[in-house]
Amino acid sequence: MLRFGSRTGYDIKQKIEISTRFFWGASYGQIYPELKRLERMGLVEAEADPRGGVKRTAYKLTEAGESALHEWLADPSDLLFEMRDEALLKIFFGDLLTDAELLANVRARREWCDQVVGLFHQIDELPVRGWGKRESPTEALHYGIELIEWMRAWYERKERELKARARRPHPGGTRAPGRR
Amino acid sequence: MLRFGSRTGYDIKQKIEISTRFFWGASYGQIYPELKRLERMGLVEAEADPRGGVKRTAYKLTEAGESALHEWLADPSDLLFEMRDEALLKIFFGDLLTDAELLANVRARREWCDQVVGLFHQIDELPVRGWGKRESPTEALHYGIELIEWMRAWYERKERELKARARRPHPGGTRAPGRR
DNA sequence: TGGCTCATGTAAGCCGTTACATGATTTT
DNA sequence: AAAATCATGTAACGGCTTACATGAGCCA
Repeated sequence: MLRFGSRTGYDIKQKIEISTRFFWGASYGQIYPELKRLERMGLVEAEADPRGGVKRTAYKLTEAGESALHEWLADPSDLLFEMRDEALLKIFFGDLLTDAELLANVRARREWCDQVVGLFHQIDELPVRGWGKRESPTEALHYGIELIEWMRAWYERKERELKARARRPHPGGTRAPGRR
Repeated sequence: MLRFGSRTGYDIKQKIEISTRFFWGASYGQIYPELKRLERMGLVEAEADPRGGVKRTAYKLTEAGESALHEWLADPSDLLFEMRDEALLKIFFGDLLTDAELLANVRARREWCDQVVGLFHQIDELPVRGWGKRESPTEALHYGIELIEWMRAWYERKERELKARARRPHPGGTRAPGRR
């Protein structure tokens, strides 16, 4: 983020919130200590940059920081991928629910998708996002939009199936609540 | 997992590995202490169930455990969704890479998708997965297959774009490594 | 006999969040 | 005058992984 024009810890956080947050988040409790750690490692330089009476610290990458960043970026091995999806987990155990209960979960996730897609489109239309002419952040954003739209479609189809089943119920279609 | 027929901590772990692992994993270091905690809370019952000379503990849900499970499953509020995707993160910062470096990341993720889809299909074809006639685990699996196939298609398209750009390079298409 | 699977567990540590604390500057 | 934003930081805690330790039973 420093390389993309951020200067302070606060600034980094704001940028994350409108960009990588969806697939790589960070909190102040992580950012500020990490900046100090990077400084100790000689990868960033801190400069006092008071704003009026408020002390403020502006950071920038050192030569060593640039190299370390590039080395990491250019390494295609062991690209971490992690996911925790509670809606999917509840679908996995869906046989223990009635159709109505399952539908509530499916609908909730579909509505969440609507909100997220809306948010992403808003971000996409922000006149200035702070990366200048760079293309790659926009591509990542579009990946996000398309992914959530895919998810939304999946959940919407599921919603329709469950509603259809509710209108013409069949044996075993609705189960008793979680008792054996 | 206990409700779906698992009995021991070990068994739970095996089931997770062929099912929820992709969107909700767990390690032994989490499972065994958690089983003890649930026992203290009265949500599961432990029974000594030695296998030959090996001591083994079989667990099952109590009435209170059944209720707690159902209560959690039927609650559609605050469905957690989290993701960490390092490939996407590197694409986000892709403007700092040459096309060749970026391509290596894209290809690596696409190949990872191939492997995961392959694994999921193998799981899908396992004669017995241990849930009897339950439908919901299979649906979650198919969600996973379709999601990864979507991802794969996205990365493949990106791969083709980068290769095409390499064959007829244009100004600005390839940048110098991470120096300002 | 050796290797794999079944089986249980703990300790150390990492990564990260939440909540709290503080206060100036800018906007309404 | 109040509210929002800019700005920095810490402490406590939660959740989870990795590595380690142990050992019996089963199969080739």
